[in-house]
Amino acid sequence: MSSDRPNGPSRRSTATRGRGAPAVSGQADLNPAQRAAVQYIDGPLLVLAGAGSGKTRVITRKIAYLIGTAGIAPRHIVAVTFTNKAAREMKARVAALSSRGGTTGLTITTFHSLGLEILRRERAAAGLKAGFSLLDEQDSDALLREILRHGDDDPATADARARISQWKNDLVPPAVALSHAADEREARQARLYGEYERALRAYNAVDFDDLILRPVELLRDHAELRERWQNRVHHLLVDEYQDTNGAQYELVRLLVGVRGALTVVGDDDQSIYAWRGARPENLARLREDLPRLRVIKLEQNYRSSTRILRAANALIANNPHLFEKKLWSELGPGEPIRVVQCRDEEHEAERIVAEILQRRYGRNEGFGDCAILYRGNHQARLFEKALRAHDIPYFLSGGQSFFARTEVKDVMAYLRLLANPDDDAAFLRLVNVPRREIGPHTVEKLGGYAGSRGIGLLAACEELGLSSVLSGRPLERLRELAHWVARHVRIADREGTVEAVRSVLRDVDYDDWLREQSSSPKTAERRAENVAELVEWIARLQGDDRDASLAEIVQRLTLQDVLERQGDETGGERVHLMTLHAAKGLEFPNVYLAGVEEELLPHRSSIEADTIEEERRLAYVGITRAQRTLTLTFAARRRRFGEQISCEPSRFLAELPAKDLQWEGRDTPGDRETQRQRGRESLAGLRAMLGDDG
DNA sequence: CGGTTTCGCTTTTTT
DNA sequence: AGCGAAACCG
Repeated sequence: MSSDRPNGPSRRSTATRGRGAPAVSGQADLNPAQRAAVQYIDGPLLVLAGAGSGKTRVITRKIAYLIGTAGIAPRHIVAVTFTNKAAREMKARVAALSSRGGTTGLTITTFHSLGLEILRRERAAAGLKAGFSLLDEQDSDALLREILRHGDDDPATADARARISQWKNDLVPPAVALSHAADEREARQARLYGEYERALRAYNAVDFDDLILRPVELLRDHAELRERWQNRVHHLLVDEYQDTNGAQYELVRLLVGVRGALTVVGDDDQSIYAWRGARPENLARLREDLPRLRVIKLEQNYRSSTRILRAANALIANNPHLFEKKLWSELGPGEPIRVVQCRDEEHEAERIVAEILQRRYGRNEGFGDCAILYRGNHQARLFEKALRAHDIPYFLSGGQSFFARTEVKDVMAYLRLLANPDDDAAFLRLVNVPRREIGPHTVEKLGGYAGSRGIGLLAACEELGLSSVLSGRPLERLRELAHWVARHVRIADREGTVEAVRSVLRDVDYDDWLREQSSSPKTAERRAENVAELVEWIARLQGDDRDASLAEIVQRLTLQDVLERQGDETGGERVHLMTLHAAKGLEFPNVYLAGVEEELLPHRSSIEADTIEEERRLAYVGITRAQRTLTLTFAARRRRFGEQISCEPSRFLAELPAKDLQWEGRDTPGDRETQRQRGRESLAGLRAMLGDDG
């Protein structure tokens, strides 16, 4: 997403983006295509927006136009993005464009948050009880493993979750999946799918995919409900439309209805999520489903120099296209694109980092103007190490999410169980965390009893009949646990979520458990910090919305509605480290694209699966992030799974225009020494500057 | 039942 | 190499 500035070259780094231009009443600062896209509100519109062509700008300006000029009430406008970050950014930019208070009621959210909102409001129709749990991917994984343990034992179901997710994204229910199964393996997966769905319902829980799937079912099957929502949405705007999957397409269609007031913005060349169900052909499908569809192309790029753009165009020309478009720019040729061969992955990291130092102290550019992009998260390690060695501040995005951490999951499980007594998945997680002397045997018995009575595990703990299968100490322990949970539910009701969490943590002495579990005091401390951070977030959420129930808070946390790491505001003067996927929508003056090798980019698995085109788009996304300089690096050898392998430069390098490339570093020792020397000098400079003598 | 060891899998990407 | 889960031992 480029900033909302008048069209033209930008010297500003991403760190200072978002300040935005002052509100403009006319549309004089838009180019003709952009203006047309903003002002066309008479029917469905598809905006094909090339990289850096100002697509977010068009959406935000259009929202302002819909409110200000077309006179549509903000509460009838819904804008949908894929990431919370994009939604946040869009909100901020719309707010900057509109007069104060003029956007009250406006909805700008993600697909998943919108789905959750619908589910919450239509809970009864969806057959969900209050406080229903939202399972993240790990939770559903654990649930599947649990089902497998009890049912048939088949390790062939390893990728069952992915398959189930696919089915859900395609709106295929278990029965249909089973009847269409191609082979026994798939049939097994389909049966597992059925059991999984039954478990979810029994647990009063939904997973991420359900946040789209279930609203679609609701809107499809209940006319009254559908009308109500269609009446609410007078104009729907969808960003990154090429990333929608089958279910999301259907959700959009159902919300828009016959009115057809829809603006979608997308770029088939930036479709990089096919692996998780995205259907770029949804762009083309719109034309069939909405005959009145108008198509507007945004082809002027305001981001990159022409060399960079030429390389991007040349690369992507090797892909088939749904829509033809050619990006152009007026920014001048700029510097050549450099291709740097490195000895190995360490050398690659060193060279890039040395160069960043050179930029910072040789040319006085900011660290924040530099980004290192790569295919897989594991590649970040080396760069982190090199950056740390030189005391360069960096910002790492992606990697293990905050909510994937054990300690955070533990606390979340407690909260889920408090909100939803049927959440057996949560119960199983915390039943012995910390140790309560309730072992697998006891849990097994409890599960059997609960199953036979058709109730949840927690409820079973309190039933008198349980004494028929359990007795003595184990029974005692289960009863204690149930009473303890009930007490905390009361605390949550009376004193709020935050107090309940604090009480839970105090009661179980969670810090002590962490100390006991962690290998070193240091990691224990880190984990305790994470827990503290979570509590802070909960406190903040409750502060924002006094009425928010425990369940709502937990749901929002699971959606990562908040948090999302230190985020943009920490940006500052830091080198940005991220995957190509995470880089989509961002821009940086200087981009280093690392590991441009066969088996890495394109990735090995994509070569095997013959999905090179998506890899090419990924490379395209990487290249088009660059504003002024672009450096592609690859290593001659690299360590994979511990063993050394030799690497070949990526085929994509051969697809770039040779005249725009400048090859470097057929590694001579002198070169290497020079780089090191430069690095040392720059490091000395940095230290002097900071007055740091450590 | 709880702690330790060993094994095996990972590294594609994530709302 | 590094991490989590099963397997094994006390």
